Amino acid sequence: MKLEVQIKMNETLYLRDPEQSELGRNIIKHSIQLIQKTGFESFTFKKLAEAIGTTEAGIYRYFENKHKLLVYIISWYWGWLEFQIGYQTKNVNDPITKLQQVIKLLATTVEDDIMTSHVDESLLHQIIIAEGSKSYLTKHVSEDNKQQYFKPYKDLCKSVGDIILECNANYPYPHSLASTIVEVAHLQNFFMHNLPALTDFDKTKKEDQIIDFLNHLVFSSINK
Amino acid sequence: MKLEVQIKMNETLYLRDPEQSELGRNIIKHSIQLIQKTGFESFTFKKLAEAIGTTEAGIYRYFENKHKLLVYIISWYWGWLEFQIGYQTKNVNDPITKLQQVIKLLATTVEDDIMTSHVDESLLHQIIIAEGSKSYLTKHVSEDNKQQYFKPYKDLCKSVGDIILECNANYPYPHSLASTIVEVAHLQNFFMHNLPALTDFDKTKKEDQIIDFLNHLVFSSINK
DNA sequence: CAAAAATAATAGTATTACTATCATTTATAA
DNA sequence: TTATAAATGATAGTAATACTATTATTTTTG
Repeated sequence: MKLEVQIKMNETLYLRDPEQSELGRNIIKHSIQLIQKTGFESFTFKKLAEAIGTTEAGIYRYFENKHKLLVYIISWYWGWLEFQIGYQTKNVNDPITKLQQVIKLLATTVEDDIMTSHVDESLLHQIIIAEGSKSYLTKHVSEDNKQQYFKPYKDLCKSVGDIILECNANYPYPHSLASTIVEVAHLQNFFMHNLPALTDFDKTKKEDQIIDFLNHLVFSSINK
Repeated sequence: MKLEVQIKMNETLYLRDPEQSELGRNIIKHSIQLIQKTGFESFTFKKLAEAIGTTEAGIYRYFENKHKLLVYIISWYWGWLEFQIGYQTKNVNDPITKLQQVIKLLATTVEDDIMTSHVDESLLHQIIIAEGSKSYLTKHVSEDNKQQYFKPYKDLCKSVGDIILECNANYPYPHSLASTIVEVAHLQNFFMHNLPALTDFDKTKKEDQIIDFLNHLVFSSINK
């Protein structure tokens, strides 16, 4: 028997559930490939339809527009990552070790998870780095937020914030520090590869340096 | 006599220098208003032309496309901010006080600077918060970087990094901490106003809390 | 097997992101 | 002061994007 992990998604993000059909799963699979390859700005439903071998109208039956599709795959990632964090730290009792694990998971290049056959998490991780903030940097962020589009992201930050409080119940900025860790992990990765003057890292040594930086930042701050 | 501050801009960003004509200055002025009001995605040269009372083709004589115009006004802001920082900290010798001043300038709502009559810095500050990262989160970031489009931003981060090293010459991540301060100042501002679950701040108390958070983060890290 | 649901094929529209042309106004230099 | 160049305005046009609508065909399911 083949196990498949299913991430429960917000139903207002789609018109028809893409997990429930071959075409739907193809939309997810190929949109991840296309967005990663060409960037979100030049990604269109027409190109996606061509890549799948269907028509533009076919895509529109699943997603209202490309922004909702982006929010969908990004939310999916946050849901998956929270599951990963829970799974990989389930026997860790020491909150400091747990927080270090979380930082490592956030900052490390993800490997494709075989439990999710139509999603390539390593491509998705690159989308998070380069396009993640575009999901909320819009004029309609408040309406999107009311529709709970960012719940998986907020839940993840909440979990990280809770671990921070386990480390030091008196730390005054657990939510801000949590969102800072998540964002900075990806931002420094982007800078390291594309605008290296903005980091102290050498891309040949990969993500270890980002992890060291984040650990230094977080733990000096928590243990002050 | 009326003094005007001029920010020297990268000449490859424009086709015709917008500082040198009434129409050019109008393009800058109204694009700042329009982008702030409607967001970068729905901003078009047609709408801009209508706002100014000129034609689309008129705008295209100054800027190749809307992305270069965005990069232009954002670079302008970083250049202006670096000037502000230099000016406001010129007699401050203590690097710790200097760094606190810089954090305050980064995190505080900017007031319109009367030295620059066609630019409203307070609107521009809001554009930096909501659209700033879109200037580099593109597939052509490396070519843009080669053209020096991000020099003002990198220069600013370099200045901040230098002050960090003045505080502690042995701090191992001056560049990363500098870019983190700049980005987090704006990100936490955006979250505070739009996704408050991601912060510990209350928007009625305004930016003071962001300043406190950043000071706590930065100085515990530097003085570890 | 019939009805319903999903998909494919095709067409069409408004808007966006440009480029091109030519007439008119404005600045500048001889 | 005039000629001449430069900048602007007015208009038109194109390819691509972001959709919506219609109808035919295939697939699912009760």
